[in-house]
Amino acid sequence: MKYYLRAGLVHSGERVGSNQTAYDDSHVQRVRLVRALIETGGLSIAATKQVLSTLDSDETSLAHTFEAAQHALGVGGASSGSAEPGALRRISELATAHGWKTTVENPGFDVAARALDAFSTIGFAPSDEFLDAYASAATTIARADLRALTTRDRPELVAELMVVGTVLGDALIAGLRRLAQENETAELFPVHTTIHDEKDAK
Amino acid sequence: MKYYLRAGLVHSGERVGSNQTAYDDSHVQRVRLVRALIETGGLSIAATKQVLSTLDSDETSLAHTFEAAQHALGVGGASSGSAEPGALRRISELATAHGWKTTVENPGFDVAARALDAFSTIGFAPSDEFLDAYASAATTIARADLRALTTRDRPELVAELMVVGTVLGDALIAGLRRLAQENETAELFPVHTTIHDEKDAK
DNA sequence: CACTATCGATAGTGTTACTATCAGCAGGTG
DNA sequence: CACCTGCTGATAGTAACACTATCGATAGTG
Repeated sequence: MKYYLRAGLVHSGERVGSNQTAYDDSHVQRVRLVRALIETGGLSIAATKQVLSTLDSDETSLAHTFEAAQHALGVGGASSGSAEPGALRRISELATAHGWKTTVENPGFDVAARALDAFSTIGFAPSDEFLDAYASAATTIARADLRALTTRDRPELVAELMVVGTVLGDALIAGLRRLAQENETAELFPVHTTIHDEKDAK
Repeated sequence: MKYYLRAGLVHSGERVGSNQTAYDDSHVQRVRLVRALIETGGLSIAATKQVLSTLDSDETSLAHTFEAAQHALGVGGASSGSAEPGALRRISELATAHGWKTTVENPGFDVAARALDAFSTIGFAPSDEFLDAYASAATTIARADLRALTTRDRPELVAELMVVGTVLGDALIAGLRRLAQENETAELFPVHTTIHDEKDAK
């Protein structure tokens, strides 16, 4: 907690005397936000600081906050360098095919292209149908994200939800994908290890 | 490289003399796989080792490999402990509503429930529509995943693709989601910061 | 006027992912 | 056949990250 204060993730409270500092609800809320980003979103302290700085800025335009938040998040996960041009182009074409209006600075390009690169290096070339399905899913999710944002009850917290939603939504879809995968697997390959109790205990 | 050997991520090559070791294509492939998991997937060494051990096991059933891979991956991102029972129940209901046949051991439950928890702690209660959209998207993705798996040209590499696909697919959907978000934002809030060049340089 | 409690600041700790260094030895070179 | 190169496995060291513990100063409490 004092660590977060020091790191600049939480604004310092109001001094009450030279050794007392007052904290209010905004501090509690902020710490919760920080912990959500770090623990569930898996962000580093540095990335969290970046993200929060956009929240704290007076620029409240939705588009601008989105852009800043994505930049702060984008580079976080991967290492250094950029994705291959070929992969980037393929993602670009995919975006165009889905009618997405995007800017080249969007770190999503790099994140997606890196993933594509990684698929290639291990010898799997994703088909167009595969990528299309992913892109359709992304559209569905993004629409839900924006709907959640615009129907927010407390307008002053929209920026906060946007930032957190970007991070936590990744975790949410990852979890749900795991569940859906299990279901699809079960549907394609009806259980054949159910009756035999090969492993009785572990 | 020697580090990965030491860590047990790569099988040691055939000794040729007491100071020479021969490596072949399988080693190259393995290293590529390891780097894809670590760099793009963001896995830790320990998690990667877990994942690879399932690949190396002789159990080749699709369902079993999926389960093992998901377990190895599931706990990786988040910290310790479990999600709140309420959030877990909500995810459970969501899965039921979407007709998913799943097992409670699926770490996806915990991952999704944690994300839900995090949304709650920052004061945002996801609506049913929001979760439904995410679940639908998850279904779309999972179907594409399984299709890619079953139409694989080299059957002996299905397990590998499954494991890597679980990890890299997360990154792919995260990137595409960012792109789709930007597009949705642009559609909802047509540009109004284009003409004014408020910030000429930085 | 001792005691306690909190403050900001600094130093230390444990983990993770590498990187550098080291001795040992087979094979080629002069 | 001494010598050097280059590779081996093994160990020690490093750098970043996220905390955690401790410290002296100080201010309110009994």
